[in-house]
Amino acid sequence: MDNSEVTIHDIAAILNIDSSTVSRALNDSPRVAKKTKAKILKKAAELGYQRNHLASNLRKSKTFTLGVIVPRISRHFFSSAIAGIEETAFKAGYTVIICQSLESLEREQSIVKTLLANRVDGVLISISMETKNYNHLLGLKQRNIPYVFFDRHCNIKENSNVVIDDFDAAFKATQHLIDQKSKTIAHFSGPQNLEIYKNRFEGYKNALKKNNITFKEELVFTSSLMENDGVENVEKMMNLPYKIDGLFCANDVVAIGAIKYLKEINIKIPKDIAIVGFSNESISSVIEPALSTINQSGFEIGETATKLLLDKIESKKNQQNHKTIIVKTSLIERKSSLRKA
Amino acid sequence: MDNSEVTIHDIAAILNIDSSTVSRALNDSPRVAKKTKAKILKKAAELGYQRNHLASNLRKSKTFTLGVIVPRISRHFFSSAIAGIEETAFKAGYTVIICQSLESLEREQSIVKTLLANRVDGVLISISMETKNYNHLLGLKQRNIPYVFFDRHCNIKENSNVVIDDFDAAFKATQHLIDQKSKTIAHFSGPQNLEIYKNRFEGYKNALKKNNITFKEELVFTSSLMENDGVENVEKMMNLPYKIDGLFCANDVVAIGAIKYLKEINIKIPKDIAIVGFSNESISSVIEPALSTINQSGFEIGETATKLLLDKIESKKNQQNHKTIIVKTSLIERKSSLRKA
DNA sequence: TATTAAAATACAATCGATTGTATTTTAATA
DNA sequence: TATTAAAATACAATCGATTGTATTTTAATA
Repeated sequence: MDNSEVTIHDIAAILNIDSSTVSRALNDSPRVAKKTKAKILKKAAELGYQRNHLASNLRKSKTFTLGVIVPRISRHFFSSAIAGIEETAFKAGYTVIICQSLESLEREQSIVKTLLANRVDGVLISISMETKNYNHLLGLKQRNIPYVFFDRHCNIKENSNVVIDDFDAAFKATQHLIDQKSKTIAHFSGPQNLEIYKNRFEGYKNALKKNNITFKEELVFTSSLMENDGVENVEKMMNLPYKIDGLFCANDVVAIGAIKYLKEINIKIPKDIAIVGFSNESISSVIEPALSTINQSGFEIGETATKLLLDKIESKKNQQNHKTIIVKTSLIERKSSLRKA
Repeated sequence: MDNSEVTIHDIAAILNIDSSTVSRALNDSPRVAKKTKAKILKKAAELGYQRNHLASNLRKSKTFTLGVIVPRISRHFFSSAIAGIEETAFKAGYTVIICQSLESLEREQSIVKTLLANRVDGVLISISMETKNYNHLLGLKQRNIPYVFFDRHCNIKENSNVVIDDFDAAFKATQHLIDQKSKTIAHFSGPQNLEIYKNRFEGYKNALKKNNITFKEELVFTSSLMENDGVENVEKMMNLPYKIDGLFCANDVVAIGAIKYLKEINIKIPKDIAIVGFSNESISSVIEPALSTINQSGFEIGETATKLLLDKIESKKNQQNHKTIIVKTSLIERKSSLRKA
């Protein structure tokens, strides 16, 4: 079996036609007569021609590659987002380079450099918990490489973002706790350099306000939101001179840690403390009691962010079209917060 | 700011040297004098030169792209494997195209075609539950594109695989149940076209045999191993005229389904039935009682499979070097199976 | 039928790096 | 110093597709 691939030159030679015409025909250019086009397409199919993307991309000086930076692939939310990104990119003829920052700013910086060296056509990024300045992203701006934030965005103006309405979701979660007769509601928050955690915090505060519940600074515990932080937060929380009967957590993982520890020290959920998490990780439906949480579709966010990025790449003219798209969320009510019936 | 990239020709022009010499210097060829090499490297660094991979790859007629086919990205095991694959590939200068078969043979077939069209240099594959024939992989063989199976391999001779010792792991799991005083042990198995499930089944049978426990066909329930299958299997199982006191599941998901249902119908775990799962998904440590399971490092498997594939790609000479690498597993003993103390 | 415009096709350069071969330079030897 | 071999460098073609410009063919009009 001959290993050499079919090129436009092979087709051109067989049909006694110039390769430029073959190229134009395969790209459906109006400059080629319909008859010729048909002849070329038929022969191409017959020979099993497949465009060599390397050559094509070299000529067009595009790589058709997107860079993706996420904190951690194995988080359910991010793996779903990646599924959405991959699928959308692939359909549009793009390949994706996936990188994990592992929540480290240093790694994130070096990843950006590598992506630049790989001349990606665009970047999708969900920033790490450590990321407090954005100088490492200036390289992208200078080289005019479009990028879109998804989920964990940042507060630079004139950026494109695909996010959920964290404020609204947190408001809904807190309101739900209040509806379930919680009077004193604590909040486990994340790093305040991340907009998402700030907004969730604000949503929580606002829901309290709307319901005439006094906000108390002492009821807010900020951490990296790992499982163990849940345990530590609960320890501190139980030492406060309040009878806490509601808890809104900025993610599911910290909520799981809290639930496990609360059960150990014999606090009843939701009777004593009703709990709502955030993200709908798969563990949330397994823990007992099942964790009420905010459902955010990683797939949809990844898909939307990729479409937005491809838009920016393919219409480089109006580079100024910054846009923020908000993907809907919903509250999933499970046993951890349902007191009625 | 000038957007045009630095090429070897720019360096060549500045130094009044031919571009071929620059190319050889940058590739550390012995044909270039040390002094010249130093001069070129210095200037390249100064100008911020970065090789254009498209051009380089076109000339070498390699894409430096690997195709990866997994059943589902969002499964914890596979997202870990992908993390290992990405990292290893990236270090070696390769990009990865990730595709999900979603357990469908049809999708798997079409993915293989697309990967061929993208001229990947190699393929990593973990086959779908539906995959019973391997004709779609012949295209790879014909075009001499190396591929490596990982985790879910198949029984074609002369393939390269990176797998765990399913037989041994299943044996350990079953032996553990026996050690915990289980006398009548059921098994929830997966599609028998997949070697991994066959081998887990065999390991189970063998452990029974070694312990002089009669194997009973009726105690084996084969399904797609989804959560709901766990429920259905348990229903059937409870109707049998045996007092089942042990259960070995071929994956964690089906085990979780079983546990949830058993709790509903008031069977005590592990007192009445001790349970061991397989894969150590993150949900396993969250369910109550926590699920004993076999730990298999997705990351390590992905990493090993990628190294093996890169070996094959880079030494195309001896294409016949088929190899099977076995990655170690361990039994994690949790509450779902521990009866003593 | 001759002329002209429009449509179709061919020519040739190009994207940036690589590599076999030819030529020049340097070092070694007579 | 002249000769020769070895080392270093230059030349030129190539990977496969794209694209601006030039040329040829076809169709439309006088």
